[in-house]
Amino acid sequence: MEFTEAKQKFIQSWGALGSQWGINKTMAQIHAFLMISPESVSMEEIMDELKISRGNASMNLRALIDWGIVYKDYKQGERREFFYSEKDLDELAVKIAKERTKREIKPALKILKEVSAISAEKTQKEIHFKEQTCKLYKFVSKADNALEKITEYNDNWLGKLLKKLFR
Amino acid sequence: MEFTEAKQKFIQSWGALGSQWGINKTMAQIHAFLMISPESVSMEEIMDELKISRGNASMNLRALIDWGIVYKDYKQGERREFFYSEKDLDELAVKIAKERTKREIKPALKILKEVSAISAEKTQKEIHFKEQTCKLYKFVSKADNALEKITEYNDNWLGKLLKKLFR
DNA sequence: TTGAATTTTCAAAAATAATTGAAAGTTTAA
DNA sequence: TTAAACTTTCAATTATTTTTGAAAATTCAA
Repeated sequence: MEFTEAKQKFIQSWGALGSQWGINKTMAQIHAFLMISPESVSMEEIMDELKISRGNASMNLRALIDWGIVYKDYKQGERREFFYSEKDLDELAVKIAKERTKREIKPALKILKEVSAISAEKTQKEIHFKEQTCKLYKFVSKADNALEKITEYNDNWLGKLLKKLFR
Repeated sequence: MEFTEAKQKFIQSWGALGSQWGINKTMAQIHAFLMISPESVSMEEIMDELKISRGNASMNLRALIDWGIVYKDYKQGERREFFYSEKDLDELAVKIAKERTKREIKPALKILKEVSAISAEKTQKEIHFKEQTCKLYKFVSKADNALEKITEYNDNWLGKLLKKLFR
């Protein structure tokens, strides 16, 4: 395979993968493009490369910045903004994990805490509901703790995790 | 909060959560409903509870069965099929992890292996592309291994993981 | 200040995904 | 067999999400 083809394939596949993960395709593609760009790139260049509109580029770049995985770069004597991505994969994964925790796990815990608090006196259905939601609450809390602990390692967390797992 | 309200809230929230995860809302809601049902339930009952069509119920139940987290139950003297969910959370998480690995991580690894194999001789761009995709390949492989190791524990993997993390 | 360069916003359009419902298919009791 | 009970399929519809593009906003050099 030759460079241009490989680049296309990488960007397209990353976009498709993103969709499966509930991340919009363009956002994932922009991220993929920035990941393989050695220099920071202008919005214009992103629009050209991915054949997307200015509005689309602007909105998805902002989303990536909100996630904390893309940064703005101001170049000497250039009015335009340039963008570059977090390239350290440990750091990238930690940021994504933290953001997803904030957006998904914490709200889920809140709901589970609320609904599992009902007083289940009467029916089998009520008792089972309380049981299951309590279990879920405990399970998700544990998972949340585990994630927090892992991302605390910060430097080379995946390597450290593997070591722990294999001994 | 009272039972019916809590039940609604749980099912609705689980559905919304599912959407964020690239899982269709109805599929997540059916799963939520089955999780809190002490007995296996008929398609009819699911349609009633969630106010969805027969086709929708049928298709999403099949998807849940394909994921290996919902089972069919054949009751003595009943022609209809009944459904129940995997209620053991360790088991549930392992099945989801394995399925997502198969559907997402493995294909990603395949792509990364392919595109990182280009011979990057000339430009800075090519060299950086190869570097980044190789790093990604290694990283995702490691993560895949870690997941596999963890899910191998099978019984109480989350508890075991936490112990390892905290010592 | 002004105005050209650049980015952001957002209503409308386009694309994608989910849902319905009725017809076709399957199963089983009689 | 038959036919009633039940499930699946899928084309058409509906809902949701994404994308566009032009107007509004912002920034900054002159």
